[in-house]
Amino acid sequence: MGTREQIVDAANRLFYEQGFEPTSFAAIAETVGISRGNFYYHFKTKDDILDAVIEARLASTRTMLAGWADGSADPRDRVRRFVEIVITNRGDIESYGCPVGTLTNELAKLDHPSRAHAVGVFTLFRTWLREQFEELGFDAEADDLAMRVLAFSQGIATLSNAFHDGDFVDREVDRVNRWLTELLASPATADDAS
Amino acid sequence: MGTREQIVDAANRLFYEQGFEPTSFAAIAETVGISRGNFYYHFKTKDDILDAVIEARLASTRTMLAGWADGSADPRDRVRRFVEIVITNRGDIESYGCPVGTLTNELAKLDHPSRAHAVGVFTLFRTWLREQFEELGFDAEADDLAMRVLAFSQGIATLSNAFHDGDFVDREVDRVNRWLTELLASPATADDAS
DNA sequence: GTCAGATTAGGACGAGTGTCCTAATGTTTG
DNA sequence: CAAACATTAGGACACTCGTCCTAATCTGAC
Repeated sequence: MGTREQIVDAANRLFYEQGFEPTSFAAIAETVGISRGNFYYHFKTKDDILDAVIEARLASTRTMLAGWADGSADPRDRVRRFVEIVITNRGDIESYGCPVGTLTNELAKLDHPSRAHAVGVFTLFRTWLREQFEELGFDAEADDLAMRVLAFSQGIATLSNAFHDGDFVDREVDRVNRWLTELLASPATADDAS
Repeated sequence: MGTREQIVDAANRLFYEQGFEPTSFAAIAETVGISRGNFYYHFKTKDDILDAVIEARLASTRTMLAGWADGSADPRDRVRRFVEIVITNRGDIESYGCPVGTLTNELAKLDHPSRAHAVGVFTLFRTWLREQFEELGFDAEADDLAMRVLAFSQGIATLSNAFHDGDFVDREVDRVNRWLTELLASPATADDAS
């Protein structure tokens, strides 16, 4: 693995665990095992590496979503797969929250020009979820449903991070899976209060 | 208003808008209009002022919740009142997210000793919501319902901050209000997938 | 082997950080 | 008025930050 790739990987992890602002060049360089001078050869500014990290996240998200699409023919299973991220990544989320939501919010507070870039990861999930609901027969409501699923996972992630309650995550995921089942059993109630 | 109180107020706002770590002593002092030396007279360390800010948030939250309890005899209206925070504070949430969730997560990433202290604000809301549901006749499920309402508002806040979509907030609040209505019409389905 | 280009190491730079000290000013009490 | 205390201002301190420069080393083409 090339040096540049190692830097992006380390920064990706550190930005997630510590946040963008508190993570220093020195910390990244130390993680990779290179000097700060070498660092500068690959990235001129801290914002450059942030953009590279976001780009890497966009790419890996696209790959993951495409993999889910290939892995299951049933859009409902695909949506479940997304919902269960909060279980798969339970430990990290309890410790650091959702990587997408927390980075987006940090950049918003910093009034950082790359905020919109980071929101792109959210948009990737949103669009992918919308497509699943469209395949399930929803039309105008598909985007609403996608946003609802997104909001659900963000709420779970935030509270899981705050209270460190793993049972809560399990319960809520079960609940959403049941909601999905009911939703697909009676599409007419897609806009109900559930 | 005393200097100390002004400092806490300014720090409270800046911690919300910029985050705890990126907010410097100098920025707070400048906002209040005092020297950094004077600052040190009131607070020895940055962590001291963080604790003071958290304490102020706990106090104002308690006051707000007590006011809601006095302002409405119907627990259902009280819960609605909570849910509609995301509308009342729409502008701030779009710009900076939820003050409780974002601070808690930042402190988690910083591995900061005051993280648990900050979670106390969440606990205040959680307990208060649980009490409302208990008054509404729920027993074992009351805490689950409280967490569900909390998770809802956190999900909305995060996506509102990411996408800057005010209509989405309105839609979701309406949806939760309808869910509340249905929930109270048929308490037996409190644990359904809604 | 030589030389050009890619890559790395190490340190310098000014700016900003939290922290701390000291002197000056205000304010209250006797 | 005078003395004791509370409050403020301003700057010094050591440190870290992102940035940048230069010299050394590695790598591959001829």
